[in-house]
Amino acid sequence: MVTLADVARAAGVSKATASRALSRPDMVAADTRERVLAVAATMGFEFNASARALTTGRTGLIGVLVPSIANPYFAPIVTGVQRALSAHGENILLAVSEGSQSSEHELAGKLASRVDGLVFIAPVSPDSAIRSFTSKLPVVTVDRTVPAVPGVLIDTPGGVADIVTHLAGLGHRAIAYVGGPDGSWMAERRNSAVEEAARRSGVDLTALGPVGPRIDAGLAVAEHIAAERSVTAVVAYSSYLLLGLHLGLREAGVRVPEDISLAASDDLTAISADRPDTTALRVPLEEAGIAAVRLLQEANPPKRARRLRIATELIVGGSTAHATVRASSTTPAR
Amino acid sequence: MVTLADVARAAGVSKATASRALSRPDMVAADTRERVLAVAATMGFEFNASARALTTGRTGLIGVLVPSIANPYFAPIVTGVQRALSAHGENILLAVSEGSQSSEHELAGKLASRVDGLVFIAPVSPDSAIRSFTSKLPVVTVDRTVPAVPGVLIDTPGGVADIVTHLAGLGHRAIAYVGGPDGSWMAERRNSAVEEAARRSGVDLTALGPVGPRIDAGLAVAEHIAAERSVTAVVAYSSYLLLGLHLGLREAGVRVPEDISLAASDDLTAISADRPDTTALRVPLEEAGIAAVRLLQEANPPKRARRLRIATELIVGGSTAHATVRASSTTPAR
DNA sequence: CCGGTTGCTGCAACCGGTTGCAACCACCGG
DNA sequence: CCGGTGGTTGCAACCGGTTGCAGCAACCGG
Repeated sequence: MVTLADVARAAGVSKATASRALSRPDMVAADTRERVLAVAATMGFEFNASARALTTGRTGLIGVLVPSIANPYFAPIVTGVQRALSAHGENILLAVSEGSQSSEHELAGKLASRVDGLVFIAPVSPDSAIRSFTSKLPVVTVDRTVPAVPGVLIDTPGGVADIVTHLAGLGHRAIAYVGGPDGSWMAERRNSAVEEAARRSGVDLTALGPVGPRIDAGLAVAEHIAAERSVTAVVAYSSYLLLGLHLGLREAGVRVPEDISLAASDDLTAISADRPDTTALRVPLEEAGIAAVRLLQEANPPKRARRLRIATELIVGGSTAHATVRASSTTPAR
Repeated sequence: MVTLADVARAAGVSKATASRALSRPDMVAADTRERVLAVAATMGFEFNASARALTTGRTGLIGVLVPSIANPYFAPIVTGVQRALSAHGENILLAVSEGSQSSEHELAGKLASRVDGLVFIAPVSPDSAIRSFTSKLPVVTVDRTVPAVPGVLIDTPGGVADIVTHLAGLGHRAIAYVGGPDGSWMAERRNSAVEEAARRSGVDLTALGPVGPRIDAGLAVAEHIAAERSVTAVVAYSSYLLLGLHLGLREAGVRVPEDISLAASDDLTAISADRPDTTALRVPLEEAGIAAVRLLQEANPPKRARRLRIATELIVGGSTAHATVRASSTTPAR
């Protein structure tokens, strides 16, 4: 392992000059700089990150705390963070909480001592726990608001309200919302947004679930919906759920969109599907990750906590159509 | 920020003793140790990771290099790595290469200087590039074999061969394999495994694709297959693809499994689906991640490169059945 | 010709831990 | 009573960089 001292010696300068030639090029004479750089290159010198971090106090690492990484909603956010960071030569220190409050707090504590900033994605910890880190280092939340902490909000509540409004506009008067299980902050916001929008549009809302974000859950719920003859439109809170509903309704002989309109309050491209031609949201998850990094940088030095709202966009596809009286139950296709 | 020196002073011992009390408890008298620990706890002392790394040379970080994290195949592997590491109090330094050779190499280089080990997941770099890191630190590959480098192999080639054999056993004589696009090491192995198994079982193989792991790709291919009357079974290389095929065949009025048997050479639980009741593989991705960590630890100090083979398991579901002559084309359901 | 800038470089301290070595103190057996 | 032994502790060097400050030479205007 070649150190700065080695380079300095080989270049005939002091450690200090070598350091400056590499880190503060403008503080050193041009010819000296050239010489040091050349020597460093031929010797294959690389900075020792630990040593550097020790003196500067900056590690070049950002901690990312996420409930799960095998989740088509969170993964793109992390990707966005990574992309924004790599532009600055920084890296992600990843921790997965598995949705547990205690491990979230514990992991955050461990990370806090070795990173320059912390990104909490959809944290489940109480406000106080999250705020407790802000005195140690810059913190930003994603998909959650904590007083006095900067945060990125992905406006899925607004998006799901758009969907309800869209369906109401197509004449649907009884729609079902299949909601998610997580007692998370964001899930609650979405639920109330749906209720609010339904009330405002004067449509009848049947809340189903909660169920997991699983295809099989969709299959199960589909049977239920097929039997519930008054409902003419269904909104699923997640992509996988939607796929299950899609398959399940089809198996039950219910046609989409002729008999029932189907929409997802989620981004289908996250599950690699541009064209099951379904009405859904465009949710710029990667941009949310990028925005989180931007807020983090702004928060250093600390200033007033900023909020960034990421808007979703309603993509109307062929799975929603004008409401009709549902045809009498056909024979299941299978 | 409270340092070791602070603790030592408050406890009335030297830095050395304080250090030992915390890191090498057996080297210090019981009562001294108690005192130091108590003081450290009340003062809220935490080790400075950088300082520690500087002297010990170990950072407690493992670099994980992955083509993409928003991918139901890779994500669980990373989760496995994380789980195995957290048992040892280590963390993941994550880097996403986006499948590019150059950025893979570059990222690996950056990571190499700050981690204790490197996990290459499905690397696309040439053997030599990967091996070049082994002199600097322990390296392990997943889903790829590089001479003299320890690796974890997930035996999806064996699994897809099992599927072909299974179909042959059901009397299928003409099956289609819809293969993936990536010119990756593992994709090639799978392709040849399919061909080999088909030849051995004496079935006629139609290779379709390559297509992306996307639902819409499945929809497109489904039309093609619906028209190809001789084929009685289809194997999809990825879960999303399978879902697309499933939806697409159904839309084309082809019944599964009465008209066509359908199977995935992938793990459907990775996409949150236990029960589209489809014949597929159980692929223990998380275990692969855990195994990677084990190999990494074994590789320190360096010894003979070990290989771990992770077996897949064929899960026969209701989507495959005995081959029949396909019914004449029914009217598409939609 | 002189004092004052300006620009570049080196000395040495410092970041916060770890660890080899020596000092010290019982306490032991001879 | 003495040298030896084992268990504890402290001193100080060290890991590999960064940086405040001082030294030094060249160059400036007066």
